[in-house]
Amino acid sequence: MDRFKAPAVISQRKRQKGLHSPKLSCNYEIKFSNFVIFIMQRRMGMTRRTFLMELGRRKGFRVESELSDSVTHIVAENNTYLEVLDWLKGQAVGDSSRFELLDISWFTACMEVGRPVDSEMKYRLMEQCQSPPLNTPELEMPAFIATKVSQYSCQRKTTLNNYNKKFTDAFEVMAENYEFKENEILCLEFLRAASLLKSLPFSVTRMKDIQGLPCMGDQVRDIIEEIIEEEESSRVKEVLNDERYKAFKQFTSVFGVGVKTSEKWYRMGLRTVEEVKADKTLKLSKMQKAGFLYYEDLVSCVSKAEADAVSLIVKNTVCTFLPDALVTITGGFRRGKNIGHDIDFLITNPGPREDDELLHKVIDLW
DNA sequence: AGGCTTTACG
DNA sequence: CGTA
DNA sequence: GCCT
Repeated sequence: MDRFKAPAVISQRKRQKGLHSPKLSCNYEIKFSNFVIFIMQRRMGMTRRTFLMELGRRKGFRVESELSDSVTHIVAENNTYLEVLDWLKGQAVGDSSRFELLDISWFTACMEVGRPVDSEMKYRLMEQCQSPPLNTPELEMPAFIATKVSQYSCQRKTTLNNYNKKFTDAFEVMAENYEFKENEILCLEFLRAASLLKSLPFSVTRMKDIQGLPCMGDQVRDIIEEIIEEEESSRVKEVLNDERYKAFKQFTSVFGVGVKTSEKWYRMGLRTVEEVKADKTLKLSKMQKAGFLYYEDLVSCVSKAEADAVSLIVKNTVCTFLPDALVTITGGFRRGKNIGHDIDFLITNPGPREDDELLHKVIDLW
């Protein structure tokens, strides 16, 4: 029942703020005519590129949409020197050495001060700095450069498939155990390792595969090594057999029960959900009562078909209050997943009118 | 040596 | 405090 | 504990 997340009701008026389109982008005065900038779209995306080009032009820079002969400066983001060269080979340009190859940080620095900053070394894309080790020619995993993986989850792609489940399951157990112990730092550490491995487009089979990746500390590497060799980790096994972990795992699986409540129950000597249910002296919150009442429903997964069915119901319900409202599935199902543990909706109401009571009204109707 | 997300709701 |  |  609580699996329907509606992040926000956003009015169309709000959304359109800042979206006024620059129709006459060529009408800006060019102040710096000795710079002709081209922004590479690779790994940047069209929306961001369009925004940056517009920004540059507004600040008096000559920014070309095409890689013409007049271009003097090429700006790239998240591309190594070699990758840019490689990309240039595929373009219809003769001598690519005539370009200044610069990182996006140069461009943004220029935007900040409103004039070209010297193409200092720190902005220039160079062979030495970014190229992968040349002495060990890697035949496997073509086009995957570990040093380019961001340490931040939000800067990585979300892949539909997890090629490293046996590792990520292990790390999630470790993270959970630290969460139960209220050690947020180590919890975070293992969650980061799990998240990073989930983002990889291949299965890790050798220690070499994680060379150079962020978030791969000693503890994490030890566990990966053990799993590669033994198919399981002794440390993880220990946790899975730990009495406290097992009890907390059960308790927190009830909606409305977190670490604090689990701690309380554990100290009281309780160890299983059944024991909690049997104890009639316990005062349960509204949420927890619902958690027990709908336990099986809440632990089971949602299929895509169910998500679509629910979507129709939500649409119909919302439309009885706001006929013009748009209801869109977002989250995992929008990304193409076939299974999930909740269903995310984005509800937008066109026009100036907002309806912050909408969700309450929709829920009350059920 | 500091940061590790932040905010709202019930 | 728990959920999202 | 890892990253900057």
